[in-house]
Amino acid sequence: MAIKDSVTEQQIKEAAKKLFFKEGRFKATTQEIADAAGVNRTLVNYYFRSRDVLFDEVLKDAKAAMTNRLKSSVGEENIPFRVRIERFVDVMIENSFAYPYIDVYLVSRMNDDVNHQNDVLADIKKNEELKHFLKLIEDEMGKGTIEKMPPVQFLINLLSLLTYPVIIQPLFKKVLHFSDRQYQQMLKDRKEIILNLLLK
Amino acid sequence: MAIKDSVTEQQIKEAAKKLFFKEGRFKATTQEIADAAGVNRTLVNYYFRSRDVLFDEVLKDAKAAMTNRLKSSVGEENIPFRVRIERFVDVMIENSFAYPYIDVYLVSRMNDDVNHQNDVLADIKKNEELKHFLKLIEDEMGKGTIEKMPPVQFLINLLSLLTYPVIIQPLFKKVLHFSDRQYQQMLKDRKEIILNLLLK
DNA sequence: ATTTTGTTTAACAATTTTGTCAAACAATAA
DNA sequence: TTATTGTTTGACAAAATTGTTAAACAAAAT
Repeated sequence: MAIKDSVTEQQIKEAAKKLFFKEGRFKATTQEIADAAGVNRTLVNYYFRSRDVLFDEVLKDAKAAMTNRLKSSVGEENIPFRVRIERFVDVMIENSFAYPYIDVYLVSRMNDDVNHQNDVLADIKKNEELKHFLKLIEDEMGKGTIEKMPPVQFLINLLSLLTYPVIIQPLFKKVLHFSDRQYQQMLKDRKEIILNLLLK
Repeated sequence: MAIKDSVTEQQIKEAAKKLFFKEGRFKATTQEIADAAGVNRTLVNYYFRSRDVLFDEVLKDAKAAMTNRLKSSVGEENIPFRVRIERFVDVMIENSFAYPYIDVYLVSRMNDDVNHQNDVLADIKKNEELKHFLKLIEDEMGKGTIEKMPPVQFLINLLSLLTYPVIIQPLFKKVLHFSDRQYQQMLKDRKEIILNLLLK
């Protein structure tokens, strides 16, 4: 088990995470990552054999962090559906401020190389919690609290309304002439709008 | 004025469009594009000075095609709001089957190189029609047909619900164990769901 | 003090990718 | 037929990027 996890290694990871997920610089070279981390380029190879390994480690980290945040807030068993959704929305919004480009990165990376069957998705597939969540949605439809539709569609609606505006941020900011601050405020305002739309 | 637009030039454009927007292979090299078009690689340079020029021309084409489709279906002046939205949804869904990755491509490309202020957005900004559309939305809120909120939020809701499931397709297909066919059907089913959600 | 271990650096090699150029080729016009 | 024009090709050069290696260095252990 790794005891230290050298500070340099962490610096590189952080720099990469920032470039990829926060700034959307998917083409960033090892040199750029090293510069951002303030270290010699070859250290990227020293700590992570190759550029691709760094990619995947950084992605794994971000996903793990996200999963933890979700578990600790939405994971409890006996909370009302509405509260559960509210917490989910909170975590997602919070997360998307930190790493707005993580979904785009994921999708981009999946298609990077058709042959190289990358394990970007490795653990996601065996998602027991997903099934549970879908079941909760179905139950709630039975109660009549939310519109009847295939539970998957409800989930997709929720994620769409939350994530798309974050992904498309740079585009919309220009088109709508919004400043960073204005856009962020607009995203925050969406919480109530989304809840109203889906739960009312 | 260009009379011919050589068949080879078109083949290259088509191949690039397919790779970028249909398959999401943003890293595709000139060699790969040439292979897909079935032509010699140097022809890419012959017809389009550089790779980047090809990128931007192809993007311009796709945007123009989309704009035309929208104008011809949503552009009329005196049609009921509901019909307008229905048509908009139809065009967007249709378009997203043809080029699912166009939005991701746009955003990726915007962040490709921070310095190089690319004109990917050139014409989008001066969007008179956007303002008009927002005005129509506002009027409709006055009538009480749709929920009151900042018109921009309504637009974002609409685009989110339409576009996100397309963008995230490769991810969701794996997570939900959906086949291509199943996913496409699910996307089609969304039309009614979206209209219900936003207009009811 | 000196081994040993782990970290950092610079130089290098290998690879990949792009772009240029001149020659070959084909189609059409003179 | 012979020019002329436009198209295609292969060879080459240049640039960018990645990954390896050996040597320098620093810290800790013996």
